[in-house]
This record gives sequence, structure tokens and C-alpha cells, in this order.
Amino acid sequence: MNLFTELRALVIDSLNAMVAEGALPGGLDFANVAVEPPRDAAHGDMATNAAMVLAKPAKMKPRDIAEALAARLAADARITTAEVAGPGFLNLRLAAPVWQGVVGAALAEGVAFGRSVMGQGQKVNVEFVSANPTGPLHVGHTRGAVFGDALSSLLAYAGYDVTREYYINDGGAQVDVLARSVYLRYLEAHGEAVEFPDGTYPGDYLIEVGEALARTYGDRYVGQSEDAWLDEFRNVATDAMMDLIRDDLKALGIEMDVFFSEKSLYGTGQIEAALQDLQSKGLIYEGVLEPPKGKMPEDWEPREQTLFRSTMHGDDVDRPVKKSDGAWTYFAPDIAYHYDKITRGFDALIDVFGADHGGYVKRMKAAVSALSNGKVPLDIKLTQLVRLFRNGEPFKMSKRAGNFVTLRDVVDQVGSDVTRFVMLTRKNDAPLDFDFARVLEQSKDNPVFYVQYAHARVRSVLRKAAEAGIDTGEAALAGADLSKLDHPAELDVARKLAEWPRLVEIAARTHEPHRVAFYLYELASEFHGLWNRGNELPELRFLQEGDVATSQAKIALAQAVAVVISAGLGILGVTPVEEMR
RNA sequence: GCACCCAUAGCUCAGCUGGAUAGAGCGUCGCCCUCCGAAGGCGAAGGCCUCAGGUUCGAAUCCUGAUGGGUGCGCCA
Repeated sequence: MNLFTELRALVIDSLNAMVAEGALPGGLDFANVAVEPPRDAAHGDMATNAAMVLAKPAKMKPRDIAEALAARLAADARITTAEVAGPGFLNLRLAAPVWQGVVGAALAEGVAFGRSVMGQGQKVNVEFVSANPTGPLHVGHTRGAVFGDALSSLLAYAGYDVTREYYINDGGAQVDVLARSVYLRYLEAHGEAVEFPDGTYPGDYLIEVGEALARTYGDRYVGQSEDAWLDEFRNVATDAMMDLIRDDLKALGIEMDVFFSEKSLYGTGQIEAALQDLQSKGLIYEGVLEPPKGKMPEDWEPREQTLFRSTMHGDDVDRPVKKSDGAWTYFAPDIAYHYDKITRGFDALIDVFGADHGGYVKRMKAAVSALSNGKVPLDIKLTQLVRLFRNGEPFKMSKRAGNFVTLRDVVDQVGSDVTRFVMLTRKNDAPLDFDFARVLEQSKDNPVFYVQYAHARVRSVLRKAAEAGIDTGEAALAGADLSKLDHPAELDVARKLAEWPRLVEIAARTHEPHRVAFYLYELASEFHGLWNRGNELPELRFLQEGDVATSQAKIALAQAVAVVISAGLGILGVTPVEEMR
């Protein structure tokens, strides 16, 4: 149930009626007519800009339109007042039963209250994490992982058919480096003293892989040249790393639908096919790129390469798809991979990258635009850095990983729920400060706690009600007389609840799950406010001694808050708590 | 040099397809527990939304330029 959608429909109906009776000219476009909560609550419950948007095309004064519309809307039972204000806003106040109805709807629909059909079942592919399979995930990946997963859940909640996908970069030079690093660990397992030169991976996590290989192959590869063992060691090592990564993701409650291997694109003609598609569109040519201005690579020399004419699709320069030795650049399999996504029939693609990959956004969009003939939109969300602290001091690195803090370091210390929520308390493109001590603080300074506390308080009310012998079962609350919720403070909470379905659509449309986290904080704040007013005004307490009917109505409101918090936390991948400890 | 991201209260940040007097938390100051959990709440002070133009009924929001910060820029993915 989306109250804003309902009222917008009422406004549009009224406008159509005005057209029918000649109060407005025909042929007007109502697309820009909006019904929104006013920024200042003193202006009313909802406002529409209809009169201002239509004034120009209708060649009428905004206030004239607004007044005619106001008269019409005021006739609706849901609307108590409709006043024209400012340059032509129409401010609406809604009757108490409307807000009481929101509470009823939240209870009746449960976590589905807020679910939207906006996505219309469109297939969306969300690619995220996609870390190189060369070691455990670190904090940067953690943010991308949480963001991608929450965005996926959000889109699913908004009616999209979502596929979570991970692209395994197992086809490039870095997995050869991995294999060599593992070989050193293999030698070490045979008692040799080894050193890890620059450019290899010295992390502890490869020790057991080396040991496993020593058990499997004995000393067969000791002293052998690289071509004897490279393929085998690479396969074993990348498999082991992907197991590690899957476990890391699982620790955050993330389950991918598809793991797509870069390597699987080689030798199957898929890269060639993708480039052939571009070729047939005249977008592939042999040429020489200009050196980048202002930053001349030391070993620059003009060189003819196979290039993708990405400038035809909004890029700044054309991009090479083949290296000078004839091998593919990393970009070529990326093109093939996105081509594969397109041919799998997705209506929209989303890539979640770290901010350090910002330079690839335009070329990737250019590729998708060219391959799909502009039909499949690609949105690329960049996640900014996470800065780690403990009590305000920068946090040190993990030994195990070599030189970075791992996802495990974070989850083991603060838990999955806290990690996830905190990662979503900033917009994706804003840097995030993560303080191990502060995120565990049990105070209102900590948004995780604050939201959880609101949920726990509702549970507490339910437990107290049970002790008092009040029936708070689903049926009892569904039958509660919600007209007893007539205090402005209670209706304010209901107003906040009414925003939830609208917020879901905004967050889904903008691909910004952090909005859910901020909303939950605001809802919790409304609830805590109401709770505390019970200190001064006994009639606002949720349990009214000797008055079961009123208690049930108030408990219904509390339960509606819990329902929305649960739904919101569910999207974020956070489990609501029953009580604080 | 070019591209992308960012610039909002002392600090950290929200701000809806452009809407009315720009919000929250922290910090500062003042208040509220014989009361379902005060692990909380209420209030006050605090602003040239970096700057300059433009678009329009209306701009923190869109466009152009400037300034300041971050990221990246052919044979690494």
C-alpha cells in the first residue's frame, strides 16, 4: 500500500475531471505532477505541485488551477483540508483514519508492506565483489559486497528479478603470480627456505595450499621449471582462493547466484564473437593511440594496436583490445563477459566497482551500449574507500593477509549485522570511516544500536503485554480498534510508516540502498520519541492498564513499526534483535 | 594535460524525477526517571549549501566556468 501513489491517482483523476468539464484545456501532460510530503510538516501532510506544473501549458494562473483542484479534492473523505499556498502549492491534510489505515495495512501485509511492483519483473544483473582470486577479501571488497547484496535485495523488493553475480578474474597474469607464490609455499613445505620477491603474494593463507600440493604431488615438482607445474598450481590455487572467498562472503550472509569465470571465455570463441559483433558495427580498427598528455609513460613508443572505437559511444579515447604481442587486453574478456550478460537477456545491468576503477566506467558503458544497440542500460556504482579506526586511532594491518585488513578481521570482531549496517550508513560514493570500537557502542551515537533498540523495545512491549494477559496475536491486532490511535504523536509515527513504500521506490530507482538505512534511523527516532512521551503523558504508553482495546491499538502501532524495521533490515541483510544485551 | 567522483552547521554526514523558512548525529549549553528499559527523550545556539554566471514561476539539486580535495589515464587485471 503506497499512500502517495493513491493520492497521486486521486489528483490525476480530479485533473481529468476538470478537463472533462472544461475547467482545464485538453491534451495536458500530467507526468510531472507530483504528490510528495512537504519539507516542512507545518505545511500539511502532502503537497502537490500540479497547479504550478500545469500553469504554463494550460495558459492559466497557478492559483486558479490550484483553487479549483482544491475544491474538488476537499470533497474526498480522506482529505480534511486542501489549501493553496505560496506560488501555487496545494497542501493537503489527511484525516486520521487514513493514517490509522496505514498501521492496519502494515500489520496485514507484514514485510510485504512496502514491496513494490515497480520493477515489473524485469531481469537485472548485479555484478559485485569480483575480486581477483588471489587471496581473502579485504575491507574494500567488504563494502562493495555489502552494497551489492543490499542493492540486489532492494531491487528484488521493488519487483525486479535479480541475479547476483561474481566475475572471477582467473584469466590474467595475476593468477600466474598466484601460482608462483603457491609454488614457493610448496617448496617451503618441502623444507626449503624461501623468500617472497616483490610482486608475489606473501600472505599466510597460501601456506596450506602449498602444503596440500606437497601432500598430493610429493617432491615431483621440486626443482622443476615453471612449465611443468604452472597450469596445475594455478588451477589448484584459484580453486582454493575461490573457496576462501566464498567462505568470506558466506560470513557476511552473501550468496551469489552465478560465479562467472573469465577463463571460460578463452578458447571458446566467445571473445572473438563479441569483438566480431563490434567489428560488424564498424567499431574495431587498427590504429595508433596518442600518448596521454601530461603524464608520459617512460617507455612510450607509438604502436599499432587493435582498437575499439569507444568514442562513438561516449568515451574520451578509443581503447585497445589487443596488446602489442597479439594477446587480448583485460578489456577484451570484459567486453565478452558483458556481451554474455546481454545475450542472457537481462533488461538492465549494474556493476559495482571500487572507486579505483572509476577510469573504466566510460569504456564499459560504451561497450555495453554498442553491443546492445543502446537497449540495455548499464549503471556502474563506485564504492569509495573505507578508513579503519579503533577509538579514533588508525587500525593496523592483518598479518595473515600480508598487508591489508581482511573481511574476516572485520566480521570476526564486530559481527555480520554490524558490519553490514555500518557499511550502508554512507552513500556509496562517499568515503566511510569505520571505527571498530564505536560501531559496537551501545548508545544513540551508534545507528546500528539505535535502530535495533527500537525493534527490541517493541518486543519488550509485546512481552509485557503477554504478562498482563493481553492478546497480541496476529488476529487480535488485526481486529484492534485503530481509531483509538488519535493522538498527534501517534499519528506522526504512522506518517513515517506511510513513507516506507515510497522510500523503497526512490531507493530502488536511484540504486541507493543507504537510503533504507537512513530511513530506519528516522523511523526509530520517531518511535523512541513516542516512547519517551509516555513518561509525561501516561495516555501515550503502549500498555493501558485495564483497557485491553486501547492497549491493543497502541501495540498494533508498535508492531507496525517493528514490521517495517524488520523489512528494512531484511533488505540490508541485518537480523533484527529481540532484546538488547 | 585529460576524464570521473566529491565540496552543505565547529566535526561527521543526509537532502526525493528542481519546490515553500536547508535537516540529523556528534560537540557546546539547558531540561526530563516514584513512569511499559533514561542503553532513551525534549529544547537552545550554530549556515553566503566553496565561488561566479546561466536555465525557470522556483536551484543545495540542472548547465557552463573557476577554486579546492580524491581517483584513474596504451603492452596490470
